[in-house]
Amino acid sequence: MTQKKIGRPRAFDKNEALTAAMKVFWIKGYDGASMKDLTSAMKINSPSLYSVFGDKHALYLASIDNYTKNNPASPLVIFESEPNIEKAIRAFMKAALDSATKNEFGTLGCFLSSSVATTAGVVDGVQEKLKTAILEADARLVKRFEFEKQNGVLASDFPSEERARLMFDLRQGYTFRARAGLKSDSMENDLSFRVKMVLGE
Amino acid sequence: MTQKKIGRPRAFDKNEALTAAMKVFWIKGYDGASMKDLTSAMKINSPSLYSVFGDKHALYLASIDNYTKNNPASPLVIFESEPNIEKAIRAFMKAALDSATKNEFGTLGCFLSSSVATTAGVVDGVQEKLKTAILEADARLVKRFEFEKQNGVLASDFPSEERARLMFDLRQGYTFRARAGLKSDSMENDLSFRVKMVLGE
DNA sequence: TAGGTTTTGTAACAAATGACACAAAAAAAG
DNA sequence: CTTTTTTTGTGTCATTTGTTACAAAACCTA
Repeated sequence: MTQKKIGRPRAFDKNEALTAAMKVFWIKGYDGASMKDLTSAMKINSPSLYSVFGDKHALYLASIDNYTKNNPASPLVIFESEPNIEKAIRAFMKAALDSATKNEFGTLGCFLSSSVATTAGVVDGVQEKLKTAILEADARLVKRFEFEKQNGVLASDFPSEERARLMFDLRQGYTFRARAGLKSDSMENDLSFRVKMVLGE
Repeated sequence: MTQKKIGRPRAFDKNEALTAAMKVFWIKGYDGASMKDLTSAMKINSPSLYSVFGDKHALYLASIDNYTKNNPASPLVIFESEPNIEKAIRAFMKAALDSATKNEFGTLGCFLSSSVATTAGVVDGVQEKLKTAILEADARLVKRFEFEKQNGVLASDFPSEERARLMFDLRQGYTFRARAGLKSDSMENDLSFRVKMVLGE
């Protein structure tokens, strides 16, 4: 499948470099991330960056796509992989909280809402990507709720869309608090009653 | 009270200039806002900016303070000025939504969570200001809830702190959606059931 | 009026920015 | 081997960045 290409082989992994770039953007923001920051984190020189990703702007958009599409540890994926709906909701919130407060490399909060959001009205293409990311998250939550309604787990009058947006929006609160460096104690404490809230109990 | 000072009088209003600077930071972010952006929006030259505000960094911190302390249209102030608790909660959410989606100058979302948050781990002093802003918002919401409990309007077992954080966090959802340029229709629709949710009904 | 004080606008500064030209290097193909 | 193709690293480019000297201007005091 991976056909051998002629010419000098690339000395770095494209996905690794892209993830490294995303972390820099996450921590410093688009304008705060200099080319030197990016190339040193990606462990490549700028000509390699330009030949593979285009320019700084294209690299930024690719980082956003990489975050939304290729993240197996995203709260959304965890939510979808847990069969029990109540546990799934809690797992979503817990994953959102954990990933926001992890701070292994300075990546506090959420890449999209804590960093990319700033550039929404300024950097070309960002606002559209944010829109679709949010609406797709809403849709995937709704889809699961509708599934549970069909199976009789949730009541037939369960307001899927309102509750999906609720879940998503609650995550933004966690994200902002984490970015501000607040301890996760109170957020951890709120988990249980928020899960019940989403379920309408 | 306003004593006449010797020397050439200042040709601009400090607060107006500060508000203009804040809008630039709000729209473009700290690193995205150049000195040229700032001085042209503030309608002053850079030497005036430096003599009055210090430097770009100090101006940024002053902008944050100005936003948190001198904003009579903030959802928090509106919440506190409405006597009826249910109307107050709704007014808070409505004000948060309106201010986030107004977009008169490109100032979508909320200055703190849509713009300042990006710089939390990078620009000195920002994270501390965010922490205190969040905790103070929580505290002011809690204070009101406790007041209503003493008056018998809210039940004595009303969980003020959880609901305060809930209100605040719901706002972050609105903020993020608005920054992404989403229409306010669905958010407007969610208002009513979210108010009931905060009240525990 | 003359002296003192503060602000203003012009201009300039060094440093950092994003981007790229170019030749050497490393592989496959003939 | 030679040729062809692609990537790598060094070095450099024109702009833009944040910041500041400096002298003229505008006010108060005496």
